[in-house]
Amino acid sequence: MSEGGPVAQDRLKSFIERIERLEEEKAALLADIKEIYSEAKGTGFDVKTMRKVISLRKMEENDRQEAEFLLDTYLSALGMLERPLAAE
Amino acid sequence: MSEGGPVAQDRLKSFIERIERLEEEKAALLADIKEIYSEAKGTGFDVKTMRKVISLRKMEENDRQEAEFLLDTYLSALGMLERPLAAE
Amino acid sequence: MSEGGPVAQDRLKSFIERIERLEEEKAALLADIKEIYSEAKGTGFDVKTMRKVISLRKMEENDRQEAEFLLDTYLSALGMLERPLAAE
Amino acid sequence: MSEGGPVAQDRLKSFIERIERLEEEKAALLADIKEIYSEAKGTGFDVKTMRKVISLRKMEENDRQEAEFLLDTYLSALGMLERPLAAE
DNA sequence: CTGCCATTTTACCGGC
DNA sequence: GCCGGTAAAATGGCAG
Repeated sequence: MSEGGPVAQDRLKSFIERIERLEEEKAALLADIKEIYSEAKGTGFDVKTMRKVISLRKMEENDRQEAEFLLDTYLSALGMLERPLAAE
Repeated sequence: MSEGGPVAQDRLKSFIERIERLEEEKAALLADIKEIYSEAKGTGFDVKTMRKVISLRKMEENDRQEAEFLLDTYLSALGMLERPLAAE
Repeated sequence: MSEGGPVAQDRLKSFIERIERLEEEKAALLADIKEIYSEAKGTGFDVKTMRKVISLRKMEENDRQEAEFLLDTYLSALGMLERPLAAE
Repeated sequence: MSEGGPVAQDRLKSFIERIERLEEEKAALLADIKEIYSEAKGTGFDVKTMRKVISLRKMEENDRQEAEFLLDTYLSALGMLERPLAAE
């Protein structure tokens, strides 16, 4: 440990500030999203249902990716199963 | 508030103990599950893949229930949409 | 009620897509933040402590904004603010 | 390697189903616990505080068990325990 | 011991 | 204004 003081402090400060900057952007996005829901509601749409729809679409997307990943997993697992299961 | 002391204390104690009892049962179940994974592993199965499979089956089950629920939601929403959207 | 179907559907779709676009950006930000924490960790900082620091700074920021708002409220009440707060 | 397919598949299926059965029981317990918290809340107790209490009691329980174990360890080392601890 | 994953806790948001 | 439910964050545990 050639140095444990000011330099580390500066790095920490840098990390913190970078994160806080991104958190601000995130907060702005959340505000934007909220505004759109509000706008949609004003047009007569049901917010709860919209959230449900978006949630479902997201899940379907996840499932699709999951399926792809699973294929790899199975292929890999099959390779791994040939030997150990032979023990029986 | 006719009484704010011993009686409330007893009720709280009762709630806490009921919860702790259930938590114990939960811990026992977790131990059982862990044991099965361990047993499966000893037989040559890959635990990570097994978890993946179970997770996927659970998601599919969730999706199925979700789909049913969504049908209701949509039917309901359609009933709700007739009027408000007419505003346009 | 000139039309209660396709148009509403299009507007709904538009809302949904706008939200999903923002959600994607949000997810990207979350990933970025996660990466910074990871980087900081690799440099030897304790992530949990960093989160606490950021949380504290955020609370202080909120307090600061509340204090400013309160000040403005008082100044406004005294007619000492150039640009008055929005009428209640 | 008399057989590397169907048998393994059956065993896997058996493991999976046993785990899923236990997971269901676990889910039921979680629901029960949730219900008790809800009931307690309806009686005027603060759920968050209750969770803290339970958490603390659990930690104390762990400490107590550790202390007991340590005591047994010492007693065992001194040959003062009827039923010795399992050999290392 | 490190990283990943599950669980748990916290905060938010719409509804009543 | 509170409540319930839902999504995010954080913590803890577990396998590798």
